[in-house]
Amino acid sequence: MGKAYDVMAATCPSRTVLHRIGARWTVFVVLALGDGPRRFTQLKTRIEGITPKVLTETLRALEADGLVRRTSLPGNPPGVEYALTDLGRSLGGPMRAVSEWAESHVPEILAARARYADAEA
Amino acid sequence: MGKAYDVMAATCPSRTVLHRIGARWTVFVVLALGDGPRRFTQLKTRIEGITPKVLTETLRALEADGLVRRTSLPGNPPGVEYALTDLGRSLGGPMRAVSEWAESHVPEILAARARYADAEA
DNA sequence: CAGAATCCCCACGGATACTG
DNA sequence: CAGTATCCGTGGGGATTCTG
Repeated sequence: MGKAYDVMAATCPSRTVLHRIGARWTVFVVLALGDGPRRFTQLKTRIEGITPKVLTETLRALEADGLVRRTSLPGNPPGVEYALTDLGRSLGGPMRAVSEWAESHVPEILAARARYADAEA
Repeated sequence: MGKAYDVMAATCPSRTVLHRIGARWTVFVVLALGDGPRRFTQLKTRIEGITPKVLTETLRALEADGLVRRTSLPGNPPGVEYALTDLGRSLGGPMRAVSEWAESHVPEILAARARYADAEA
């Protein structure tokens, strides 16, 4: 028996999942929450370059998909805490693998790009 | 000593690498080439829903980054073969992990989306 | 602190048709 | 077979400002 879902199939729902995972900032948020719950501002500080709007949107999307849980902390000033759900935590492995691959192959890729640019110049 | 590259840093080159990896069709091409060299049309057939233009662009980008090697096969009709380089092959693991995660968590995510849609309706 | 509200834009990708 | 050539839209993402 074949697997239930196949990303190669045009209409497979797994494609919508892949699309969410592939969204520009998803990987950063999942990684940043990997060490435990974080507040909005902590995330914003940790993930350099992200704007509040985009961070909010990414968080909402991950919450909708059941990867992140949002908790309002009572008190003043108001606090909100974001944490990975079990499902979200299970994505941590693959996400770390991808980001570590990116970090550890920068030189080769920059070199390849330079070579390619030269070759067509 | 810290690591040389850090995706959390705004200007780190690893971000451009991550960006390329995250491009919509990269994962499909890398996976489709995982079992060995393939021709253009084979890829187009395997990856359902991809258009020739987008496939070409994706292939070119991966070639520029040194992940894919393009070989013209002499003869008529003309043939072209695409294959992963060693670098590209090393990305296969992470890519497979991500796609398998997507395929194996479809039900949970669809359920979460339904719950979320309900909750705000 | 944790966003909401606006405005904006272009590059990513899609559809279709054509060709060496 | 393996692409080009056009045209086009759209929504993801950015900058900025404001607020409970």
